[in-house]
Amino acid sequence: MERMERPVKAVNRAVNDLGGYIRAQRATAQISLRQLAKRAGVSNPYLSQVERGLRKPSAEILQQIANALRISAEALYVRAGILESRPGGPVVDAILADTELNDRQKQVLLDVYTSFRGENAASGAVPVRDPEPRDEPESRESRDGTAVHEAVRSESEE
Amino acid sequence: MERMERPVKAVNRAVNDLGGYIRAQRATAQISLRQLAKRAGVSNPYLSQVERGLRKPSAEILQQIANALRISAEALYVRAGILESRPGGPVVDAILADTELNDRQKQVLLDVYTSFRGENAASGAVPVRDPEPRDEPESRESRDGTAVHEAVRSESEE
DNA sequence: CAGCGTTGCTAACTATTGCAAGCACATTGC
DNA sequence: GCAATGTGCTTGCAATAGTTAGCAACGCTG
Repeated sequence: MERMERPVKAVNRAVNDLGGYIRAQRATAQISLRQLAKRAGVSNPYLSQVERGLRKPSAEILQQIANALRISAEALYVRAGILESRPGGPVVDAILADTELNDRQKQVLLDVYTSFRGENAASGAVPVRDPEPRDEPESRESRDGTAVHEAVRSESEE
Repeated sequence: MERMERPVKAVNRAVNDLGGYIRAQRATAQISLRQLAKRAGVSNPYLSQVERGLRKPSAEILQQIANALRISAEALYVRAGILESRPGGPVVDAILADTELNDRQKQVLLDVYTSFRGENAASGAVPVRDPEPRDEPESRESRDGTAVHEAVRSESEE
């Protein structure tokens, strides 16, 4: 049933592989393309095209797909090129942008954060992963986090 | 030159008024619709339609407009319904999602962050705002923050 | 085996985005 | 006054997103 795919639109086959990512998440969830399409409220042929990189879905469609897959829409946005991660990382940026903190507090938080990060790098220890509040298996979540970081680096190089 | 606008698509006239926001930002920047369109790399009739809520621009167009206005694309995404703010806030979410921190470190950071926020709330002091790295006047930035929160609530009710 | 259901995909179609050509009006300088 | 230029908008159209109808292949069951 699996057909050989021709090389179509190499751009969509780059590191930032939205379609491949959606397909992988769907496989992990062990649901068919039609089931996902139904849950997401999109047509199954269209989802097929998206997965194969033949179409570029809107943010609205990405949101629907993300919801159906129980993953963050941001993960899809980043791969679709709608969102970029920031060079300082999400935590640094969020702290700097918080209008309810003064400069001193921001600096303290950043220092603590940086020392924690340095602590982990020095020990080489794999941090204990906490279960995410979402109803997702841990394996899927950690893959998501890792993939986001990889996508960030490849985009910075562009 | 200002013509009376008919009530068009009341949905686009809601709290989440993307077009009105773009027009306001443009007015603040004191540039004409054509100048902004040129800077953004979009057609001026289309920008006109976007401002009047007649069209729903893609994320790509929003990004171009944001860049031309020297504002964050996220600000436009939120108003376009592409992004939502999170209930825990960006800092809490970023910390929880950081795969390079272990549970203990996350908890410590969250405790510090929470105590800082409580500290400010108890004293009622207006935290000293650090100048945003962007070239935006403070008045505009605070207005943006307020509007984001309002937009979130209206979307939750849907 | 035949029948049925599921699967992912093709092709034609509809809906919408975004653009080009052009309009009416306002402003500026001679 | 006039011509030149600037302004925001209208209209028609091309391109693309997204859907519908249907196909071929596969797996399961009696």
